[in-house]
This record gives sequence, C-alpha cells and structure tokens, in this order.
Amino acid sequence: MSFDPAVIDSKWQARWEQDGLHKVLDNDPRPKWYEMTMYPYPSGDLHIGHWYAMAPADAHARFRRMQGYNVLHPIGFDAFGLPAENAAISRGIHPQEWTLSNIENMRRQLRSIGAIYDWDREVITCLPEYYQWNQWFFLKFYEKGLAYRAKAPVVWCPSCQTVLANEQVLNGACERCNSEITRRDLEQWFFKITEYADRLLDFSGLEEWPDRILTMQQNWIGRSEGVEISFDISDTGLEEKEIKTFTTRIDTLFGVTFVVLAPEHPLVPRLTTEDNRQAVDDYINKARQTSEIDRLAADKEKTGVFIGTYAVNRVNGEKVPVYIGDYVLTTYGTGAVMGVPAHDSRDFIFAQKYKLPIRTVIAPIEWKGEEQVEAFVGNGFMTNSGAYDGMTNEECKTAIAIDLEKRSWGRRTVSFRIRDWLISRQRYWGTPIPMVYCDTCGVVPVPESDLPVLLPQDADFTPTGESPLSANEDFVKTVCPKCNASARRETDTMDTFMDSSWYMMRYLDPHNAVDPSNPQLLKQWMTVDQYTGGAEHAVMHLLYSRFFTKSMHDIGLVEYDEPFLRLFNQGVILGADHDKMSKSKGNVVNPDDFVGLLGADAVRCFLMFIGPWDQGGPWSDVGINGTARWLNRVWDIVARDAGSLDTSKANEETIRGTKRLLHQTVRKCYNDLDKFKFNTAIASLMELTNHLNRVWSDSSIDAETWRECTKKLMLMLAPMAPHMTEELWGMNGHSYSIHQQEFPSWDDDLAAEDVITLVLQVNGKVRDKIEVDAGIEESEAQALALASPKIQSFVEGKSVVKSVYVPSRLVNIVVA
RNA sequence: GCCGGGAUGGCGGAAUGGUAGACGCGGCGGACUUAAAAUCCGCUAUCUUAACGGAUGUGUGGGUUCGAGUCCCUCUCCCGGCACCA
Repeated sequence: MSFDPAVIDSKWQARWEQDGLHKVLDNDPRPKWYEMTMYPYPSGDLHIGHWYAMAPADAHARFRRMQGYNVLHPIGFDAFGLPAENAAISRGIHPQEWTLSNIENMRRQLRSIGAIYDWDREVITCLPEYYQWNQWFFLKFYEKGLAYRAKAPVVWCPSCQTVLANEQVLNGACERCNSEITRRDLEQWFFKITEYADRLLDFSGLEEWPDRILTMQQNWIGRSEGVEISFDISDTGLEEKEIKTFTTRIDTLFGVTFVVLAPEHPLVPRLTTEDNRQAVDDYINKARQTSEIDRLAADKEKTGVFIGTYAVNRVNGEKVPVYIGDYVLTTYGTGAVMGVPAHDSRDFIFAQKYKLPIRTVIAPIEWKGEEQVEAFVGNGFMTNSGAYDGMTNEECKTAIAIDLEKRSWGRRTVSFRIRDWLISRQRYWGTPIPMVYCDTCGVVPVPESDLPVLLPQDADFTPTGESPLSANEDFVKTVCPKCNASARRETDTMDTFMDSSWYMMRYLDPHNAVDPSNPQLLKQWMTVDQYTGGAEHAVMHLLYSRFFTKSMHDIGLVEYDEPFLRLFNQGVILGADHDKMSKSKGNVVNPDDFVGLLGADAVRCFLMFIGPWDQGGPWSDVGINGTARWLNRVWDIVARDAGSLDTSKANEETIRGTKRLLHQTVRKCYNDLDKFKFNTAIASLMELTNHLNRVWSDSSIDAETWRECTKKLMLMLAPMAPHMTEELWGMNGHSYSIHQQEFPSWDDDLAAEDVITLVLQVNGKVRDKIEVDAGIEESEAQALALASPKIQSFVEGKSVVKSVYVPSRLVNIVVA
C-alpha cells in the first residue's frame, strides 16, 4: 500500500473523533498537564501563522501525553472584537452571523491540523454563556473597589471611534488600525491594575518565562523610587500652599533654578498672573493642538512659558520661576517637575533656551568650577548644597529624603509608568458593562441575578463616536435596581482583553451556568503548566491576565496567584522572500494547498523543521518537499516486511551499531521535544531513517532489531506526524491507538559508543584522527598520538612543550 | 539614547570551551526509463594542488586559553521592546 496522505488524514481524523480519542476526562488517574495555546480570533481563515503556532504546540502536548500525563490542550475562539463590526459595516452582515460562520469554517480548518483538541471544551467568548461571566467578574471587581469610573484624558482612536487602553498604543498610533491617536477627556471605566504594580513585578511565582517578556513587563510597569518634594507658594495667597513635584534625583535639590508644570496641571490657571495670561493661554492651546506623535517625539524642542509666579525652594529659601512646558507629562508623577539644569539633560536644554541659571551641585571628579557645557548626570561629590557639601550624591539621596520627611517638605515615594486599565469601549461587538445610571441613586450595579445583560441583536453599528448601544432605546431604558425608578444602562462595552484574562478557567467547565468555572476543577487543573503563543501580547494579554488572576485570588475566587507557569513564545513565520507575510507583498502561503497536496503531517513536520520554533523563519515552497520526501521514506521503511530480510547476512557489529543509534536517537528526540527543539528532534529521526535504509540495502540487520527500530521510530514520530504513524502502527499489527502509547525509553549503556574517533592535534590544529577504544587510557592515547606519522611530521625537529588530553575526545601536542 | 536577542556555505539551519557546517533545501554527476517525472546512489565552504595534502574560514578589530562560532573587551549591521517617565 502506498502512502496517500489525503486519504489517511481524513480517515484517522474521523476515527479519532468518532472514538473520542482526544476527550479529556477530569477523573483520569494520571498526573495532569494543562498546556494551552493562545486562542485565535475567528477571522474566517486559518493561515500559515496559525499553523505555525498550533501544530508545534500540539506536537508538544502530544509528547507530554506520551510521557504519561493526562493532557488538556484546548481550543476556543476570541470571538468579540472590531473586525466583526467592520465586516458588518462594509458588507452589511451582522457581527454575530459573521463571527459564527467564521468559527464554523475555522473549526473545519483546525480539524485538518489533526490536533488533540477536545471540542467538547470549546470556548466562544461572544456567547452569553461566556460573557455573562465577564459581567460577573466586573461586578466582583466593582464590589471590591477594583473597578471604578473616572474622568481622565484617555486615548482615542479616531478611526476605530473608540477609546483604547494605553497598552494598545504603539508609537502614538492605534495598535489595530495604525491611525494616529488623540486624547479626550471622558468618563470611563477602569480596573485598578496600578494597585498591583509591585506584585506584577514579582515574577517569583513563574517558572520558565522568556526573559524578554519579563523585561518588557518590567519596562511597561516602569517602577521608580524617588521623592515627592513640595515647593512653597503660600505667598500667592491661594488656598493651595505648595506645588508637589516628583524626582528620582533629590540629591540635586539645591540645583533647582525653576519649576515646570504640565500645561494641563490644575494649578496653572490660578498661578498665572494677568500679565502672562495671554501667553499662557496661547501656549496651552498650541500644546492641545500638537499631535500625540509630535508630543511624544523625544528629540522635540523643549518649549515653555513663564506663568508669572515664583515658588520657594525651602531648603535654601530661594525663589524660582514657575513655567509650564509640554515636556512635562500630566499623567506621570505629580505632573510637575523641579528644574535642575546642571544635572538633567532636558532641564539643561530648557534652561539654555530661557536663559535660566545653571548651578552645579554635584561635582564631577576633577571639576574645577568651570561652566558646564552639558548636563552632568553621573555621580560625584555634593557642592553648593549647604550642609551636604562634601558628601557623595549617592549618600545624599537618602540623607536629604530623611531630612525632608522630618520637616514634612517631602516624602519618599514610588512612581509607576503603568496606568490603570481602561476597559470601556464605544463599540457594539463586546460585553455590555453591567451598570445602570439612576438620577437618584447614581451608578448602580446590575444585580448578579439579572445577568447576563444581553447584547441586543439590533443596533446601528456605524461608528459615530457614541456607543452604538446608546441609540437602542429598548436596551438603554431600564429601571434602577435600587429604587425602581426609570434609569439608563451603561452603553459602553468591555475591552476584549477581558475575555482572554480568564478563559483558561472556562475550558475546564465551559457550560457551567452557576459559576465561571467549577471550583473543584480549578483546584485540580490550574495553574496552566505550559502556555504558548506570540510575544506581541507581552504587556497586554499576559499582563492583564496576571493582574486578573491576582485580583481573583485576593477576592477569594481562586487559590492560585499566577495563570501561566511556563511560557514559550514561538517566532514569526515569514514569506519565502524572508519578508513579513502580507497580501500586498504577494508572499502569503495558504496551508490548505499544501495539506491537500502533501498531507497535514508534511506541513506539520516542515513547520517544525524550518528552524528553532522561537526564532520563526521563512517558509519555502520547495523546502517542504524535503520533509514530504522524508515522510515517504519513513513510510517505505516501516511498511517493509521484516520477514523478508536475509538474516544469514546479518552482522553483529551492525546490529550493535544500529541499537546504539536507536538509543541515542530516543535520548536526543526525548530531550529535544521536551524543550520545544523540534527541528533537531526531526533531524535526529532523519539520521535514524538514513541509517535504517543503509543497513536494509546491504541486509546486514536482523528482523528483530529492525522491528524494534521501526516501532520506536513510529512512536517518536507520532507527536509530529500523527496521521501517518497511526496508519503505519496498524499496518504493523499493533493495536489502536499509537497515540495512547508511551514515548520510548532509552538505555544509556546501549547508547554509549565503544569506539570513538580520537582527534590528534598539534598546537590546536587537527592533524590526524584515529579510531580507538572508548575506554582508552591517557597514556595510551598519548603514545598513539606520538606514533602517528602525520603527527610526527609536524612534531619533528621541535620540542614538545606539553600535551593536553581530553578523555574520549582529543590529544593536543604543543610544540615550540 | 536605554534594555533584550541575533549575525555560521548559494539558502534554512547544527555544534556541554575540544573534528565547524549535523539534518534538510538547492546545485552538480550517476543509476532506473524510449523519455520525462518520481525514486535511489555519490559529490557539494573558499583558495590551492594532477592527487595526497596544505592554507584560509562562523559580521569587525583585539584579548584570555594548549585550543574560541562558543568566554571577555571594542566596533558595525539587523530584529524586538522602551523612550521628554522627572
């Protein structure tokens, strides 16, 4: 029987499904292993990128199953989100219809991968049975003060016509559609992720996360320790007696020669004197019109304007002018900074421009009092700083802070870059936020018993900047749960990252109608042992779900504190031209074409063989032929009748060598699969296949060894090529299913070489190689080396300085 | 600017401080075939040599070492993240 992948793929996919081979039982006695891959957005087409994420992930999950675990490797759909709405707008299809029919199609395509998904556990986030729990969690968070409504200058995408979270902004542009964002002052719902900033920086509960993801989360959270220091403005006669600034360089306090407020700082209108009002107003208007990208540009000119008021630096009683400047951000620290031109490069430029004094207070070594030509940001000795002169600036950071605290002029504090998670969206296709606005009772949560707040079917989703739901009278009009008076519903929907923050719980119990997930099952299955997916979610999904888990933990809903123990990021699959795949470049690969032609196993194996999974790499239309050819050879080899071997020619040495290679291959393959190194695992299987072909053609192998080799080859290949190996398994008389077998084990003694190649070097250069007994003693190796004619020709006439022996490796003779 | 990761044949890539280039693609040659495809076998870093061999070679320049793709320092380029965050 020849290898016909198309027939075999569908034959076994149907059989496995019919038998429920991949059904995962909760009461299975084996130890659990929860291995998740990031669920896809139902865009309607499963592209090669999905395959690249899912096929190797499946192979790894299968490998864990063959190691004896009860493996849960589920799949679902991240089904809420903008593309559905955009399709509705451009093609007049209802988002739900579009999404559900895409899911239908993608299920079929996903089945063609041949993965071990248990479809009974499928999760679809746009269904009320799922999103009602988003609402439930929202209410829990609200109850605990973790969800709040506030007016804030939020990020707005003019093209998506909705607000965005800070995490969804890349270089001043919308992460989805790349349009430049603007700011709006709006009342929105937030989650208090900042309250968890310190705990999110604690990665001790994680095992094996890529360092770069941890670094990215660290950068994003942006913790910095410093001092909040106040400047006295009591002689202005205002109610406020001081301006608070935040600095990480309190040691430079005596170098302050001005104070700068953000243009949006609340004190600005009151601190501005009449003489300066016009100029200040002009500046603020100009700042407001400056685009986000321009405002963020680091090399932008530092501008500002004096507002007419002075503030007092209490440590030396000096009056310093107060400016506004748009290089100071409202959203960070206190929205005001102390200007120390001598020791901060931005302040230096600002001071030069506005002719403000520059006073050195930290002396660089070898400084003789000359004027600075740029800011000195290094360490040195305190000068011009009163009682602190002569100390090192590092010592002073604490000393000054303590002294300030004693006088209540300042306090040590920590600032974070991360902002609270903005979860409101002015879009239709999402989870309605379960809140009601009542004229008498104010903001009232929808009672748990009234959940879900259903997303109405009819809405005008043409984006207007208003939430589409607000035009739906039937939805908006409701009664206040507290006083029964007529009231209005919240019409914003939730960020879809809400859905993915807890979906790992729902796979355990996808249709539970009384809880988001069964508490007993959570105890049994969580935490996720292995998570795989793209690195683009480092500060969005992965940070949000860590926050979500910690919040749930604190509320008492779950016992664990981290959602994902281990994380592995696959790389990006590129076009054959080494460019990112895109329709406009015409380098997009359609996996279905290759699956139809060469079979799912060939596509799976090739994707794993291209290179290390975490590095990604270019697809190759011709390269896949190599993998397909190899699978054909495997088929050919395993399908041979071992009984037809002419055993009279079997050779003891070949048998021993073949067994050795087999055990070496099992060892290599096991260790590589364990670490997601599919490419080298497959390479080692190829080597074994090449060897088997050789010994078959010269009949130097016996039937028993042959059968052992082909059997183990099938087992090792099974995680990567599940269809073909299942067929071959049956053909060789083994009982169904190969996917319920254990991964082969190896014997280090049988894998050990008994003859090794000893490399002979002179001055570190290879001059000869000899075959020797593996257990060779140093003295004998040295003697053999010196006896080699080739070595002799290089040593002749020179004196041997020394000789290095590396056991079972080489002899290096050093001559002068 | 700061923080990560990387640079190895024509291409994808492999190498616990110890034989650089495993495995595969492509190319070349051969077998089979009327022929082609498929399949199988052999060769394939560069220079040099009739050949044996020799020299060179892992982005650049230096260093440590008996020995460096691997460790240390310098620089260049590529990718990712952060970036007026006080």
